[in-house]
Amino acid sequence: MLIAQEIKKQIIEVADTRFRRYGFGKTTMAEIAKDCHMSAANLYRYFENKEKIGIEIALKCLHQKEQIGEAVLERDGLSAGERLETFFIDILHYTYDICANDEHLFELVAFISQEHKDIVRQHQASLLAFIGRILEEGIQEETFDIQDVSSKAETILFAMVHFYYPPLVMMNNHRLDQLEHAAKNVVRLLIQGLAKH
Amino acid sequence: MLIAQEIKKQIIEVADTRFRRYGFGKTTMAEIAKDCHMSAANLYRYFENKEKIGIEIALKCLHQKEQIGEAVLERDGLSAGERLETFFIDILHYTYDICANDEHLFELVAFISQEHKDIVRQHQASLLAFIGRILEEGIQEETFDIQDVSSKAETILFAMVHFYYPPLVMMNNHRLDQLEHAAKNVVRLLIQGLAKH
DNA sequence: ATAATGAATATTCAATATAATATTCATTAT
DNA sequence: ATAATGAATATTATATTGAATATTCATTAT
Repeated sequence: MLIAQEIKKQIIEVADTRFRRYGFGKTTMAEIAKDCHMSAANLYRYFENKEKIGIEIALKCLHQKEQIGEAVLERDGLSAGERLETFFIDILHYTYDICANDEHLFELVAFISQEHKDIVRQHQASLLAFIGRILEEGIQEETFDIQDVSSKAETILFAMVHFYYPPLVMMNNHRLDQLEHAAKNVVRLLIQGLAKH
Repeated sequence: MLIAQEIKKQIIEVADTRFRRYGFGKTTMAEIAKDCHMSAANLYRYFENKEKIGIEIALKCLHQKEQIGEAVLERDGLSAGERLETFFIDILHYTYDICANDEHLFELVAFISQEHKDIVRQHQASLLAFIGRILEEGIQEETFDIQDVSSKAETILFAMVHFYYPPLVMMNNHRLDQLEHAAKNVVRLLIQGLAKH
């Protein structure tokens, strides 16, 4: 039935709004149900439990982050180096905004990430794939000198963790402009290291 | 009086042993006092409170880590690149060992780091200074091409955070050999980026 | 059969009481 | 004066309970 999918979507929508405003813990199933004009018991026909709703929302958030990255891949007129830099800067901005403005959402994603490592791995795999594609582009352009693309992508992700991993982005309450400056320095040094001479 | 310094040292020694075995929270001032053959009240003649004892131990630990780094600076027969790599590998090993074997000590240092950002800043400043010296060496050797040494040192520290910052070292229970491999890849890419062509 | 519910039960949370421990202080010993 | 203590007090952790909430289930409606 497609209608069931619609209802699931509505539940997520409603829960998302409440989670962001009041947090996961302070939102009750009864409240979500009321917003959907149904009983709390009926929610369980659509989600196994409250945490599963939280997971969906965290996934939605990570997916959005991936779309930010993906958008950079489709932008025209960038060299591979510029694309890599833009990729991380855009992701940094998105991550920072979420963490700074949606404290509750940040906590939810942090919690889910903690409990469900597979979700994090999946997300990282997406980012790795994007970086891989940018590196391939650099090889095509003959600006990058790379033997093993996926190994190099992994290396770059390790080096940039400070700028996409939420707890680190928020650590030491750096300002966004400071982080952006640091991120540019790191990514440019990496690009320099990738460059063909 | 020098004897007072001796007693302070003994208190730290005794507390260190208990903190490592039972943790900071589960160790009482009375126990520390008993190990020192004195009353709990008397401890306060040497330390303002329990947390100050914890700080001393955390500092000792960070200082030891700095000495690991410093030792690399004095080693003979290394190029600047090799020295930078060795520096981070040695620090990774030390960090990993502490975190993997001394769970309680790890928690103590993490807690103190959380509460006393100045201590972390101080520690990072030490690491930065070491990296700076290695970079200078590379400039002398004419293998590194660097304009602003302290800026580049900072950039390198950002990129290597995964391999010296305890919570990240321990994250995703990577094995030491995996971390070492990743650390080498990152540091070598950075060195490539610093290289003169 | 599918969707939904109210009531029953299980689990988690928050407030409180209680006990353990950190810290202070007045006093004693060196 | 300095070092140390035991007893008093303040603070923090632990256990206990009652209330709130998540989850299940038997029943009803479509």
